[in-house]
Amino acid sequence: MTVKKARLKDIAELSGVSIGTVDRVLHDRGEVAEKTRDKVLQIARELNYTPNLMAQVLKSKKPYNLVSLLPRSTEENTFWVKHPIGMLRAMAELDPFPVNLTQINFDLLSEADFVKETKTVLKLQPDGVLLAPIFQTESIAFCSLLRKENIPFVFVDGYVQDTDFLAYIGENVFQSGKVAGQLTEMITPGGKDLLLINLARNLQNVHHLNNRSKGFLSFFSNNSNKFGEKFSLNISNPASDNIKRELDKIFENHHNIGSIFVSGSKSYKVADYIKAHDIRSVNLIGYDLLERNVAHLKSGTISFLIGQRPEEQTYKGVKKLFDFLSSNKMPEKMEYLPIDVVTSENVDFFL
Amino acid sequence: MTVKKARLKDIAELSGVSIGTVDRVLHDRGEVAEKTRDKVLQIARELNYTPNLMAQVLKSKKPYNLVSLLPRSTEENTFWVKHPIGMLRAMAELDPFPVNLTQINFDLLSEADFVKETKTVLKLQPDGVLLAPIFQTESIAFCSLLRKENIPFVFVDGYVQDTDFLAYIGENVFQSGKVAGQLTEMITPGGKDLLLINLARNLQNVHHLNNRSKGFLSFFSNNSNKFGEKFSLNISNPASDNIKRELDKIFENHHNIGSIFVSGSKSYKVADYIKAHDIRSVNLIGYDLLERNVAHLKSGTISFLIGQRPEEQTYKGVKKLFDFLSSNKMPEKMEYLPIDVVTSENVDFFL
DNA sequence: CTGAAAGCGCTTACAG
DNA sequence: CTGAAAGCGCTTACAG
Repeated sequence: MTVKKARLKDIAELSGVSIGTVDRVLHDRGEVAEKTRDKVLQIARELNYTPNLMAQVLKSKKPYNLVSLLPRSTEENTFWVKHPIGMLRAMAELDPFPVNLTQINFDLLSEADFVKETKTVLKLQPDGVLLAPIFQTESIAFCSLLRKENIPFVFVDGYVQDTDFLAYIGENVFQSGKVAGQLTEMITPGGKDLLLINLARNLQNVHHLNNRSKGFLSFFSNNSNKFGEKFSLNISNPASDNIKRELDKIFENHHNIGSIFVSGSKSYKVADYIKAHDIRSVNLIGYDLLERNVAHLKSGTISFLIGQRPEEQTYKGVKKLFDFLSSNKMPEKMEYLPIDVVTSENVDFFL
Repeated sequence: MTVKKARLKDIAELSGVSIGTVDRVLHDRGEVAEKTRDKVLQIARELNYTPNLMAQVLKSKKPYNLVSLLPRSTEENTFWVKHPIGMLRAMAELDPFPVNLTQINFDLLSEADFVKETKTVLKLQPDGVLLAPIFQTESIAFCSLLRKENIPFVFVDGYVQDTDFLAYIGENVFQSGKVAGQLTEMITPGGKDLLLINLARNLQNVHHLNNRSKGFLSFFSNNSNKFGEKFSLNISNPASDNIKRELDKIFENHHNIGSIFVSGSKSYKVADYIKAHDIRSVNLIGYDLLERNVAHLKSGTISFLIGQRPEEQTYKGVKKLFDFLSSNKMPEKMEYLPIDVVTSENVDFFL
């Protein structure tokens, strides 16, 4: 038994007023006698009234203008290629609705460019913003401007505390590191050494990677007896020859390494080295389904990649902004996406 | 620079006819002079006309009636609890559109009940059907009736070949078994034995489980030298005391088992045994995030669970049916969902 | 073969 | 403080 959806007209008839008045009550546009107001509200509630979105949208001409501010994908860093795809998918689903999306990109390696592009965003007078707060200080400044303009914003990839963001969609970074730790533990023979590599040119990212590393190490705090040495290596210059130099040093001094964990998305660079030197006894665990990582995963040089669903982050980000704008309901603030464990056998379903 | 969306009115003006005529052309409702027709079509193409979904939906009163036919979730088999949730999520998203969903359930262990409920479904005169074709023969019969009535249908959980289904959303069963094989290989010390358990009361399911088992074993066809014996055990009576009897026999005769793979969703039953007998040296790999499986995963008795996203299967199924009905565009026929690798550390994000 | 008009449910500007 | 009317873009039944 289905109850037919109530319309303004139904409420109007039962309250003995016109639909114009009903609408004024429901939208708090004032100018209504208190007594009328109460009656209308009561009947609306009784009929379980919700507006017909179709009619509402058809009527309203003004579209929502969304703007995204994300790093540009480059040859050097292809991690960001997936993000636009998720946004386009969301926009395709929202096609019947009046929404626009303008994509603004910035140089992942330049704070100045980020700041410049935040100004571009503000000039567009957006109704909602989706951003990756790569640069902490600059992001805080930008977010306080957004707040002042009363523009809701959603974080992906990472979040900055104390910025009044509408929502964050992405990885639980610490826990993700812990998953990496667990996988490492599972596939590393006892007694072997573990090597943790932080590989990032951009110091701003270190905060992020640090948390992953902490999560990784935290996994071993209980059963630390199973392994030999656990040591870390920070490489700030990701040029291949530099990596070779650093790893040469490591392998000269350590002959018992069982597994290497690379905390960022550039594990393929370590894999290149491992493969070139035909080091077969070492397991490699890394992050993100970049083409070059996947190639190493398939060839067996990398054992596990952990995925953080970049496409889904932006897809959900756009949807949340739209839902908030059109319904005014607060979404769940922290939406941690599943931490995907990817091997050569299931990787194809994630691409 | 955005081009404004063309309306019937625009086409009408440019063609020098009324919007009624334009509509007749666009909907092939005949009764239009060929010359008029051509002109209208050409201009519609030039303007890149697509109808305004909002207005279309607002106008049309007739809703789509979808019907789902899935097994009832029982205490004995809680796998099916997630499926309704996915459908409700899809319906919530489709709320602004005129769609209804009627959920019909059948007894997973009874062909007769399935047949009975297929009749219920047909009586509802659905515009689209979502079903889990658990019973092969009966499903084929039902599908040919649907086809005769020209009712599109979507499979989840499994599919039956040669039935003209609109789409299948679910696992690639063979490949999923292969993933299980790979994980097993990764965490099992060399030289150890592998035990494969098929645990299913319902013989109809064996086809499904057989494919997983084949996939599992196929993974070892190349590097079969790493392990000792590989042997299988089929248990058709899943009562705990029977499982105990069967496993007692196994463990009496085999003292070198490194890992056990359970091909169905009842790995918790094997885990109960392992835990009760405090067998610490054995890794357990199983399927599906049932509460009781997850408990064993968290306590460490189960190493990996493989997830097949039951909720997403039905979510996407409902969406595909609606999209097909409202746009008439054929969806991708085989949609294999990612094969999730789940451990105690990432399981919470999947629940 | 074609056009004019009503109406889906809502919002808004206007009249009183 | 309230009502009547126009209009968003489309579809449909009717008149000619």
